[in-house]
Amino acid sequence: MKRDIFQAIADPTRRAILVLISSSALTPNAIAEKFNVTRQAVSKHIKILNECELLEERKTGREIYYQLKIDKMKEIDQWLEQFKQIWANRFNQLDQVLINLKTKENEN
Amino acid sequence: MKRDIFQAIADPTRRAILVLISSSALTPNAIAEKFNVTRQAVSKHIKILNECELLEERKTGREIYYQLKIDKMKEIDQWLEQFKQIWANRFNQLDQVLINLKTKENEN
DNA sequence: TATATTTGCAACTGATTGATTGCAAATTAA
DNA sequence: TTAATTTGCAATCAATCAGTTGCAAATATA
Repeated sequence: MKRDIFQAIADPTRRAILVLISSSALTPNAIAEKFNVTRQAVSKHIKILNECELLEERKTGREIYYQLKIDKMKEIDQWLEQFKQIWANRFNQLDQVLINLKTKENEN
Repeated sequence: MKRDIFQAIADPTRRAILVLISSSALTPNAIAEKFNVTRQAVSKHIKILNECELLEERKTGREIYYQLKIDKMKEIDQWLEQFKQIWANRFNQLDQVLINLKTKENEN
C-alpha cells in the first residue's frame, strides 16, 4: 500500500470530509455540495480515504453512502502515544524536582 | 508558507526525525547519519518542522542542536478529540443496549 | 593566517498531488 | 424502451514535494 493514514489527513479538504461524515453517512454528491470543488475531486478524495480504510460504504440503488470508519483513527492516537509518554515523563521529572526540594527543606 | 502540522507529519522521514529528537537534542549532521539520505535533505525536513513550530533549537558555536517541541503535538490530539467523542458515544450506546437488555431480563 | 567543519540557501530533477474535463457503467423514472 | 441521475475511471495539467548537487557564510582548529 502506497498511502497511509498520515497522508490521508494531510489534506485539509480530506480532513473536512472526515469530520463531515463522522456524524452521518453521505453520498459523494452530497459531500461535494459542501465544498467548492467538483464532484470528481471529492470522488478522488473518497477513493484515497477508502484505500486507507477510513470509510464504511453502504449501497442503496445507484447511491453510495459513505461514513467514517472510526477505528482507523486510533492509529494516529497510537502514534501520538510515544510522545504523550515523553510529556508525561516531563511532568514526572518536574514532580521529582519538587520532591527533592521538599526533602532538602526537611533536612534543614 | 501555509504548511501545517498535518503536512509536517505526512512524510515518514519527518515522523522518524520527530521520534529521534523527542528523547535527545541532535545536530542536523547527527540526524542525517541515522537516515539513508543526504544532510541537505534532512536539513530541508528540519526547515519544514521548524516552520511548523515543532522544534526547539539551541546554538553552541557552529553547531545547532534540535529537539522536539512537544507542545505542538497537542494540536493533533486536539483534532482527534472530536472523533474520540464519537467513538465514546458509540460505547455509551452499546452500554445503553446492554442496560436495556438487562432491564428486560429483570422484567421477566 | 590558512584550513577544515557545520550549516543554510539556491537551482535543478523526477515523482507525486489536487483538480479539471470527458466518458462509460449502473440504476431509476417517464 | 428512452431519458435522467449517480457514480467511478482515464487522460490531462499546473503546482508542489522530496531529493540531489553546488556554493557561500560562520565557526573552530592548525
